[in-house]
Amino acid sequence: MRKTLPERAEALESGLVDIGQAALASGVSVKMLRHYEEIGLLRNVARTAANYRLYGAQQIHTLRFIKRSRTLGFSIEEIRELLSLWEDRRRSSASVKKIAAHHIEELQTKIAELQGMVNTLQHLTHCCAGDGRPDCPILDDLSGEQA
Amino acid sequence: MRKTLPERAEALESGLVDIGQAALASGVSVKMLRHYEEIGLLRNVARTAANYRLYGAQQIHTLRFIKRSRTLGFSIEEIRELLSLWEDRRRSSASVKKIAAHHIEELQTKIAELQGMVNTLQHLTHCCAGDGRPDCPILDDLSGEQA
DNA sequence: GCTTTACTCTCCCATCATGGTAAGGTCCAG
DNA sequence: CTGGACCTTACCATGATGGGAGAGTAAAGC
Repeated sequence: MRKTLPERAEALESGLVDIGQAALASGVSVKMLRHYEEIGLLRNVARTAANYRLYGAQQIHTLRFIKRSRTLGFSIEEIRELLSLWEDRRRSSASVKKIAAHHIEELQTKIAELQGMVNTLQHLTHCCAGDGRPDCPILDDLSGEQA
Repeated sequence: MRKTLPERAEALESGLVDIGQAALASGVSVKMLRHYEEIGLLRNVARTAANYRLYGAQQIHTLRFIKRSRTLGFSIEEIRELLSLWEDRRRSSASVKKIAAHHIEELQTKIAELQGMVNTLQHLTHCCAGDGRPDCPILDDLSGEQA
């Protein structure tokens, strides 16, 4: 156990936490923390003398923003735009809304595509006896036979 | 123009076509034709003396099966199973139906996930003025502020 | 016959977001 | 001082697909 209370308290006092604590606090994995830094999504990550990463409160906040955005399905590039708008006090809400609206459209397109697959498959499975015999409308459809 | 009619007719007589023709006939790209062969999804691809691939009518049929399966969202591994069932005259339709039913479940899970994102985003964009002002409920949500 | 064009071959790299592993360094409790 | 939990970088893998380079081949037109 390395998580001694005094040590953690000291870290909190200085306002900086290591990558493991940042992962816990943000819900982003350690692996992804390094990745986001590498691709420039999270900048100005401090280092200890031993080259350990150190994260401040604002960076944890940014990481939660990223995490929440990923949960809503935004791509990294979209998040990059959202972050720069978030940091820009002179932004217009219209520009944010535009990104969100576009994302909604993409999601709905994807949903329609998947739903089309489901509809076809449900029809086919409905027609399939699902017993021990080999006759199968599903395979007939896949093989292009007009059953 | 290389597609001379006599030449194509000759190819059809021999029952073998080159990779470009196979791609056209199956709807699978040339790139994917090579890939499917490499991963063992399509076997016994013949070659000319000059090492060109040659596809027979049965292989084109198999490729259409694969194409159709991909269109319905089956993974390569699922298609591998479907193909072996297709080729097995002693199969039970139940085993095919099982694969399809499982796939439907996965699709529906994915749809529910995406629909959840859409619902949240639609609520947020509905609350967002989308004008020139910086105030934005979308960013407020992403940054974890309880607006 | 030679040139041009269209096709084919293999091999390697990129996507997207994420995880795994290996080999080594650091920090702290016991 | 040792053990173990943690950190570092570097590389590889996923799944299905596409892109491109460099070289060879087939056929049409001159």
